[in-house]
Amino acid sequence: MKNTKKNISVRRLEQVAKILKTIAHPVKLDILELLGEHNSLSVSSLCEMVDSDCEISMMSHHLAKMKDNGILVSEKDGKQVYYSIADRNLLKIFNCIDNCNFD
Amino acid sequence: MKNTKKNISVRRLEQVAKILKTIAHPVKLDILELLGEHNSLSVSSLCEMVDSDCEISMMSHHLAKMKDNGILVSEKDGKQVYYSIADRNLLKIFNCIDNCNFD
DNA sequence: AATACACTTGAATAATTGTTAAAACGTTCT
DNA sequence: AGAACGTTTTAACAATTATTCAAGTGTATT
Repeated sequence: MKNTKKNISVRRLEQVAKILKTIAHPVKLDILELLGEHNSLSVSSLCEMVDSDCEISMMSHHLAKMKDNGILVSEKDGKQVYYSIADRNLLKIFNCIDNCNFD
Repeated sequence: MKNTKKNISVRRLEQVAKILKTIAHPVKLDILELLGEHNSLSVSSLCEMVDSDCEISMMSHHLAKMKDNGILVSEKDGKQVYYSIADRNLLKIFNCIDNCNFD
């Protein structure tokens, strides 16, 4: 019956949705790709490297949201804050989507 | 230089973001999982099978959006409309996320 | 042709996200 | 202590997305 697994399943779907929602933004995806290549980057480096204009405040917002949702971790070193990917398995999502042919 | 690959890259990031945005919703993910198991389902069957209350109009909106974005295809058979997944490689996204450990 | 059924559409509203700019915070350097 | 730098936070506003409900379409049944 539906009721038995309802709560577990709905919760999982909500968690997956939350993760996808968090990264479903061009700049956030760009950040993930850059961190995929460079392991750990400061806020201002990311700002320079990202493929679109992004003010430092906006970058900080993006990073904070991804950190809040467990996708990134950060470490402070002097004046800079370095961000990196919490679980690099997430990067497979790019292959996964690149393998799909839509319209 | 940034400028050379800017347009290609930004476009790709936007496409990926669009796909993720389209499916980043618990009911839409549920629909995808059900269509992963059953290949093709009518709107009202999906409504009954989905793990949360979803009126038929809402279901139709969900399906239309996913179809508009190339994620689903549909086929009419008499009074019913059957939906299925355009490219089942997309289903790998579930494994991809299940393999990640976020707090 | 009238009814019922399966689904879609549209419009109105609620809810969530994205963006911007200014102020605040903590660290280093002088 | 004061200035400069890198980052975060806040609050206000714009933009997008989700939800609901009523009306509309097309197909079958009588």
